[in-house]
Amino acid sequence: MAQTARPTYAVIAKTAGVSEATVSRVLNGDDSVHPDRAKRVQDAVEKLGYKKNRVASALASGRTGLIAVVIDDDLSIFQDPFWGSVTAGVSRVLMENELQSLLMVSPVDSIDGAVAHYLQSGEVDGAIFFALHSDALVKRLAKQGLPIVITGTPPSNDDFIFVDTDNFGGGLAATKHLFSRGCKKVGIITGDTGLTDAKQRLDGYHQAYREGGHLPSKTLVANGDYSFESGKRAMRQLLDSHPGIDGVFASNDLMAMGAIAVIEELGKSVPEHIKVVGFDDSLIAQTARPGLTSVRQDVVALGEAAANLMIAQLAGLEVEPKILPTELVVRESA
Amino acid sequence: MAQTARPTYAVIAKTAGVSEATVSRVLNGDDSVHPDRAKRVQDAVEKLGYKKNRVASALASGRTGLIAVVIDDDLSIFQDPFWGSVTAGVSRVLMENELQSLLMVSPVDSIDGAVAHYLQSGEVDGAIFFALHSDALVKRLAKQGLPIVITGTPPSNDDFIFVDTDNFGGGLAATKHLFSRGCKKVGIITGDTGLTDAKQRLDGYHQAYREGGHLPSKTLVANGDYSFESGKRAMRQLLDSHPGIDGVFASNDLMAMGAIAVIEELGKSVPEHIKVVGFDDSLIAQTARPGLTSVRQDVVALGEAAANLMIAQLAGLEVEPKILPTELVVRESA
DNA sequence: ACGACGCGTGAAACCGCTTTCACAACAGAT
DNA sequence: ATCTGTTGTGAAAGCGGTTTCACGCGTCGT
Repeated sequence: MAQTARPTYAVIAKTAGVSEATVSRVLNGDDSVHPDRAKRVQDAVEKLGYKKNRVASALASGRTGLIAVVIDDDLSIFQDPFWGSVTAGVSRVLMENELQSLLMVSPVDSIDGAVAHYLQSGEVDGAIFFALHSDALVKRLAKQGLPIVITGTPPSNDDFIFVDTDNFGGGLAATKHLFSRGCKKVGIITGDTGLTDAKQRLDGYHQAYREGGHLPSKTLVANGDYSFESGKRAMRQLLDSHPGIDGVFASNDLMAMGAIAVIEELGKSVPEHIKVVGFDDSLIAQTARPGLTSVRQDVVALGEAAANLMIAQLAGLEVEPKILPTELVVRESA
Repeated sequence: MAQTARPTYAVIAKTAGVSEATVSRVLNGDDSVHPDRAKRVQDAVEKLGYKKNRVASALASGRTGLIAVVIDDDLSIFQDPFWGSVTAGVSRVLMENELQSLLMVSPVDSIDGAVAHYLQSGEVDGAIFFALHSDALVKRLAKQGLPIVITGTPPSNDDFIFVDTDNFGGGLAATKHLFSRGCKKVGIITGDTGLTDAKQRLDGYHQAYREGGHLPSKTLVANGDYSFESGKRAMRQLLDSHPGIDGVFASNDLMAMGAIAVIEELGKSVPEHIKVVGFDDSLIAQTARPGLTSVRQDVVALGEAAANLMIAQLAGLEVEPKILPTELVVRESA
């Protein structure tokens, strides 16, 4: 879009009476330029309202200032406010560091699909992945030298850089809390177990049982997929096999709400007959009645951490995976 | 990131035995190339695993393939799943058209802030704005020739291209529904009236009263800011001035939930004593108990429409603002 | 048979910035 | 006075595509 021809280095250089090389130095913070001439350049820039053409800059330097934020799923995932918050966290930190976020919401299944193609077209300086189902592509990109950060624990155990919530600890705390409230028979509604976080929450649940000295019946584990409907289905299933169930840990708030809906439909009440704990401490948990006891994860912080790891990598620093703590927020439901 | 040196036109041209100009033609779908030579180029591209360098391409052609998606607010806005959905809709349509979305979540207050600076750096082919509070910057960008789409009705009445939900119609339908359910004294909890959508919903509410032949008392209008807490505050205020209030239209679901919480805290019940209607038909409305009657707006469609308007503009087509219909989803709360 | 025309093609300029390299100017060491 | 070292600076060569322009050649009209 060639609006009113914007000034280029040539013009700045001429007005300031220096060479283009010097202009470049000044604009990139090279301090080897004499203060006086630097000042002249600054003035010219000011006067002409110059704005650097980032595209040209990117071509010449090889740095685009763009970080891809890839959500490995389809649109529906965005119904869950979770992703909005993470993305917002990422975006803020990146902006503060003069980087921009390129948002891509698309299954990255194919190692040769649109996303793959794009990430290899040299347009981004790095990529942050969310909700990763398979890491074949990521592995390849990493091999090609593209800085990568994964949010959530990566499926395969390669040494990727990642940030994650302490899902295991959260699951453990939630389940123990139910026990401490006097529950004897605690079930779990898992998330999509193709995702590591769901598996880890389940592990935490098992651990709580182990610490109590016994093991849960297999039928106390019902699989969901993080959706409201799946929470309902799973709860019905649990009630079928265990009419006497008195506690449920749902792997996210949405499913917890589904569970509560089913429980109340059947004339039982929460928390009197069955106590319920969710995960995420989302708006839904906060606004529900009875208030939903939930494992809080700081979602924005998760995004921010991911962005910071990316920045550190770009700066050439050694970085390590990071696990963020969770905190149980107790409300009425358990 | 200079990974394994990727092939350039020079290499393709040599392998195919043609000039770089021809390579460019083939790769950009110029059909004036003889099929045989085109084939040779295709083969070379295939064989060498060539991927066009988008940055170089952008510099030469002036088209970056990037559209800025600007949300004029801070992070907190992303707590509301609304934005995630819109963004996802935008992203999908853009991707289908070989465009990428550059996400910027930041107040655009200053006409010379970071966002402003960025949008003028030539890195984007267009910009889509959300939750716009002031359109000074937008006006300037438009003048500079940058294609713009605004989601929501723009604050000032310049002739911007925009998409919006029929907020007026939604507010009207919600309020009329409350009357038809037998409510006599219907209050409204508005959103941030600095935003046009909030104002329009209020206008719809007024219109419903007018059609009923009377006018609402001013004290039946309580201002909120779209947050849960503000919904609570506004509801308390309404109950204070009108203990006999029997219907409330909240300008979004979150505030409706806040209102319901207050109503029940005071020992009254929904919908028996007071009926409540929300707006958005978000997950919250769907999962709440009692289910929240709400004005549904197709949020993903809103994003998609915005993206489509952008694409049309880029194609040089004449485009017109677009208003999307709403639909009242009746559940238990009213 | 001759000029006008159209088509396919390559050479080369260009997009606007970054970076290497060489060199002038000056300071300090001998 | 000569040599070595800094410092600051500009010329120019890229970065990897796109696009203009001119030219060769076969076709058509008269």
